[in-house]
Amino acid sequence: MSPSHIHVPHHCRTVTEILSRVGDKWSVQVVVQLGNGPKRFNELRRIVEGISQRMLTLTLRGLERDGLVTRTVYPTIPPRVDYALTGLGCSLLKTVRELGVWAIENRDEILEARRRFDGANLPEIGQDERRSDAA
Amino acid sequence: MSPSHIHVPHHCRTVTEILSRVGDKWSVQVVVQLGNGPKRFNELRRIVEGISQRMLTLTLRGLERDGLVTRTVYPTIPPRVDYALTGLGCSLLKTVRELGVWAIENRDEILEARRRFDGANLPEIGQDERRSDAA
DNA sequence: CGGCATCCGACCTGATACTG
DNA sequence: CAGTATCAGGTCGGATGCCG
Repeated sequence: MSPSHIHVPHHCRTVTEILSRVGDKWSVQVVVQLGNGPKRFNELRRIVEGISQRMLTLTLRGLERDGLVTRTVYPTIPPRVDYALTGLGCSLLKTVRELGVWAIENRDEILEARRRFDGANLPEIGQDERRSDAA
Repeated sequence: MSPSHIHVPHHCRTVTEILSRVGDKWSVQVVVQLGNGPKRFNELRRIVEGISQRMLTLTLRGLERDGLVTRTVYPTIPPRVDYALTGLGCSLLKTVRELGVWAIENRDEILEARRRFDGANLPEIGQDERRSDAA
């Protein structure tokens, strides 16, 4: 097996593709929640809260498509649909958590770097150009 | 440090924010390339190739802002600017590589899941509204 | 309750042209 | 070489309304 430090263009696309899913605004949050056990649609909607019905649907579809999540329909009335992580989803969750730990551990350093950068580069611009800052 | 399996809303935002950067189409690729050593602007442009000049600029700015990359200007003629990973950038690279490994290892499973899903859900598209929508 | 379709605005991106 | 400014197009995401 090839070591991870050599650059393989073929793999590059694969990785980028997966990273897109991970970087997706909601996918990871949903996966994390499902890590605590299966959830129903509106249950997820409440927990993630901030996600719209549309986005939750699309996100779940995407995750299901990639084999990360299973969708179980109970043809009752009212209908009930459970979503749960697959083995693949679980393994992704584990890996992503590493990244989460990294993020939390380095949060302060990043925030400080940001403050420093903003202060040094745009000290006299009244307009706010921040894109990724949470309000 | 709190275990990663308890959900802390505060951390949630932090993680999401970082994940956005990681999921960013170019950030990771640039970081990976810089992992092989400092690079000049157009050097990066050539290696990543596919990235536009604008996006490379924006990506590098973002990475610099987050303290992941350093930018060194040599006031020569013609100008020369080197970009390099910081310690923070290196540690991120290490963590992201884990994800890369995961992606490569599970690529086949994901692709197959996708094929299965697509085959099961959209077996007969294409004959819908063939009204030559060449707007 | 769970889900899809539509509309529509905000944002992201790439191409182009210009500067130091 | 490195970078900024501008503009047009595409995508993303939310709000709304309807269906099973």
